[in-house]
Amino acid sequence: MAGTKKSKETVDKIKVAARKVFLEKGFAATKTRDIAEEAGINIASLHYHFRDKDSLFEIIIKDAFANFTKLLNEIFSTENTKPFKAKIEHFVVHYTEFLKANPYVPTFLFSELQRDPDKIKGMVKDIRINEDIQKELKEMTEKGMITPVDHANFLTNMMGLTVFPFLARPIIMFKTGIDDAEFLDMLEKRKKLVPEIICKSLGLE
Amino acid sequence: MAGTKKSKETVDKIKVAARKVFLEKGFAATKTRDIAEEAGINIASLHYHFRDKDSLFEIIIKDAFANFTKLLNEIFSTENTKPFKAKIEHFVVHYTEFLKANPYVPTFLFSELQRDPDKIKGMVKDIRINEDIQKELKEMTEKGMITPVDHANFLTNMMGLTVFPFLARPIIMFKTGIDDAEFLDMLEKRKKLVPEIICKSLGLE
DNA sequence: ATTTGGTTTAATCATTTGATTAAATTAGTT
DNA sequence: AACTAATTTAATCAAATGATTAAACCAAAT
Repeated sequence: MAGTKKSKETVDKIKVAARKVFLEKGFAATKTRDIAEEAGINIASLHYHFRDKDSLFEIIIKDAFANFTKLLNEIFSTENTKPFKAKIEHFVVHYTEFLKANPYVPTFLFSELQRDPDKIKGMVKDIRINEDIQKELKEMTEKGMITPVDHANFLTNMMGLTVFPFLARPIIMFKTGIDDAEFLDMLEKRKKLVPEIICKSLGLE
Repeated sequence: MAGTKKSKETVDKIKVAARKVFLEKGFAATKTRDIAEEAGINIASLHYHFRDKDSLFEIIIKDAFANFTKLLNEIFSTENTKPFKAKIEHFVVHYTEFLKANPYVPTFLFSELQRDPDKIKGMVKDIRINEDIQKELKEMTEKGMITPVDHANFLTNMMGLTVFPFLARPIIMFKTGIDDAEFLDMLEKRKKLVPEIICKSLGLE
C-alpha cells in the first residue's frame, strides 16, 4: 500500500503528542488543536487516524494505566524468590523512578477515574498481583514471621507512601522551601525509608 | 438597599452549586451552565454576582484548600499538650471523617494545583504546622524518645497513609471486591492502624 | 507517464460555551 | 401609588472547539 510508512509516523507523532497533552491537562482541558499543534500535524489528520477525541483518549489512558501497573505483577510474582523486604525495595525503587519519569500519571489517572469510575473495570483486570501477595503474606503470618495484615492495607500503605510525595510535590516543596534537587534527594532517601516503615509495620526482621 | 436579602440567597446557592460541580468535574469540564442549572438560577445572574468563571473558581478552590488545611494547625499546635501519638490519632480520625464527607477534595486539589502550581503560594501560607511539628520532633529526638525524622517525611507519611485510600478508592474496591460498607470499615480500622505504623516508624512507645 | 489508493491539508460547519445586553421584576423608600 | 436601585431573566453575541468536506499531495504499481 502507498504512504503506509509515512502514516505510521504520523500515528506515532499523534500518540506521543496526545499522551503529553492529555497527561498534563486532562481530558476536558485538552483541545484537539493542542494535540495537533504539539504533533505538528493537521487537525483533520488526527481525525483521519483516530475517529474522535474520545477514542484517542481511550487509547492513551489505557496505555498509561497499563504502564503504571505493569511492574506490579513482575515484582510480587510468586515466581520471584527474593526476600519479601527486597521485593518491597524493588517496588519502591522502580515506582519512584517511573514516577520521576512520568510525574503526571498519578494525578491524571486518579482524576480521570473519578470522572468515570466505570472505566476502571476494563483496565484493572490485568493486575494479578493480589493473589500472589495475599498468599505470601498468609504464609509469612503462619510462619510467625509477621503480624497479620490483609493485602488491601499492605498495598495501600506501600503504594501510598511511594506515590503520595509526587501528588503533593508542589505543596511539600513550597512549605519546606526545598528546591528540585533537594526534592529528588528526599525521594532517593525514601527508597530506603519506605521499605523500612512497611517492614516495621509488619514486625519483619 | 433593595433586594439585598434575596441576592444573598442567590450568592449562596451559586457558591454551593459551584463547589459541587467544580469539585466533581474540575475547572475545565465544568460549564457555567452546569452551575447555573445546579443552582436553579440564570447564567447572567451568575455573572452579575461573580465577575466570571475564573473568579468564582478562585473562591471555591481557596475555600476548599482552607477547609482541608484548617484542622492541621489546631491538631499539631504546640499549645496542644496531648501525647504525640494522640495527636497523630486525632489527625487521622479527623481527616478520615473530613474526606468521607468531602471525597472529591484531594483529587480536585492535586489536579488543579498541577495545572497551575503557582496557585499554591496564595493558599498554603496559612499552614503554620511545620514549625510546631519540627519543634516537637526535635525535642522528642533529643530526649531519645524517637528515631530522628525530618518533618517533611513525617507529614508526607502521615498524610499519604490517610489520604491515599480515598484517591485509590475505586481501584481498591474493584480489585479486592469489597463494597461501600466494607470500604468504610477498612477506613475505620485504619484510624488505629495508621497511627501505629507512624509510631512504629518513629520507634515511639 | 499514468493510474490508483492512501494520506495530508486548507477551508468550513455546527455546536458549545463564556459572557453581555437590555428589558422585566422585585423590594424598599418617599 | 410612584419612584429608585438592586436583582433576575430572556435573548443574543463572539469566540472556541470538535468534526467534516473536498481538494491537493504523495508513493507505489502498472
